[in-house]
Amino acid sequence: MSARRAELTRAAARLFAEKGYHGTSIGDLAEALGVQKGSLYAHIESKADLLWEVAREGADAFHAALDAVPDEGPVVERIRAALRAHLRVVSEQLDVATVFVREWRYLEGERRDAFLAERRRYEERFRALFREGRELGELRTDLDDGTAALLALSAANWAYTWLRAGSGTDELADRFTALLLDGMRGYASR
Amino acid sequence: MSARRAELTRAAARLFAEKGYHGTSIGDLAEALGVQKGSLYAHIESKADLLWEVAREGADAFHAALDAVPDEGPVVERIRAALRAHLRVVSEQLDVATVFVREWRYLEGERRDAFLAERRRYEERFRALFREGRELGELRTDLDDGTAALLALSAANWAYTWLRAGSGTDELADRFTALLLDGMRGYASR
DNA sequence: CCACCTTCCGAACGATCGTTAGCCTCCCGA
DNA sequence: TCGGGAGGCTAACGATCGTTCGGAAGGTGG
Repeated sequence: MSARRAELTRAAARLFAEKGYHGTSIGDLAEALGVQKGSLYAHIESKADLLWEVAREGADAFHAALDAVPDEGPVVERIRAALRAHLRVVSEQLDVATVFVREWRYLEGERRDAFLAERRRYEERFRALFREGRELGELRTDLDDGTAALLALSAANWAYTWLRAGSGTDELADRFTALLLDGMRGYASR
Repeated sequence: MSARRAELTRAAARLFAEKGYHGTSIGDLAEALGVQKGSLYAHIESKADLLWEVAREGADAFHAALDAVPDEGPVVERIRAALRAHLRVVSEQLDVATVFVREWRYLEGERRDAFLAERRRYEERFRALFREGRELGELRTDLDDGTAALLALSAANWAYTWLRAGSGTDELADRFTALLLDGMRGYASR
């Protein structure tokens, strides 16, 4: 892929995140590259191609981040690492993450199906951590692991709305992890 | 407001939630009412009016739900009630809630500003619960209440993506509350 | 030096967009 | 009984949409 084409994809990620897919015109993208709108078709076949590419880039980034989480060792540490990994992708590739979380639904046809499968797989990998934690007794044995994973994933998926780069992302992930593990109830009332 | 106008607002909420604001045309709305698109302008002045109305309806619903939460009594119970209230709005008015959470950002000008103020006020009311809980010692005194509120609000705000009506919404809210309060860690490893 | 490939331009395409206009019909209250 | 508002129609508006096309510049490899 040429350098120019990569520039176009980056501009698409930024504008789709900022104004939404349907709120971004081919003219907007051309203007971002300082070019006439017809010229973009030297690089793409359609606007939908760009959405597909950015969405896939997001899926790759999140899966790659999870790949770096060890699949052995204390589950509690792996959950912490998974949350760190997810939030790091959000903070370092905010535009791509935003498209991955919010704009993917404007994909159509088999691309939409393929994306949804990847997204479900990602969430399943997350969910597996909590299930394993319960089964191994590292999390409470009466844990509703589906609800637990949903809570953690909600925090992760919502992060694109407030997380900004450079503000102690790892520490924030650790604060979430600590809350999820130990709760907020006072010692006195336990 | 006439019955027909209310129908239009309902159709707008449904279509904006389903296809997005920019993905919904005036023609789509007219078709939903079984009418020519020009006829809609007997009821509205512009498409943006409909987005504004649905967004405001959402803000009203969420604030009204929080109003029913008592402002005295055990903080833990009030947090449970607030989560129940929020999820109940999501499950009973999913379309409106979706616009409130996701589509509001296509508002423009002072309407956008006014909405954002309402949204921040809502989140502040939520946040206050956790702060009070810490101050009164009902939650742990070393609690990072900002992060705690963020975690709870993330779960609440993300709910529109998966919550569907009629499946024990209150019980789900209670499971979230229990997890947030007591955490997931095993008794053995505590 | 020539052939080719990439990249862009300028102009135009048909389609669709949100909105306006003039006119008609029906119903309800005075 | 009559006036008027509510609600709908058809037709059209200018704007903007995504996309196509023929051609031209510029650099690169043979």
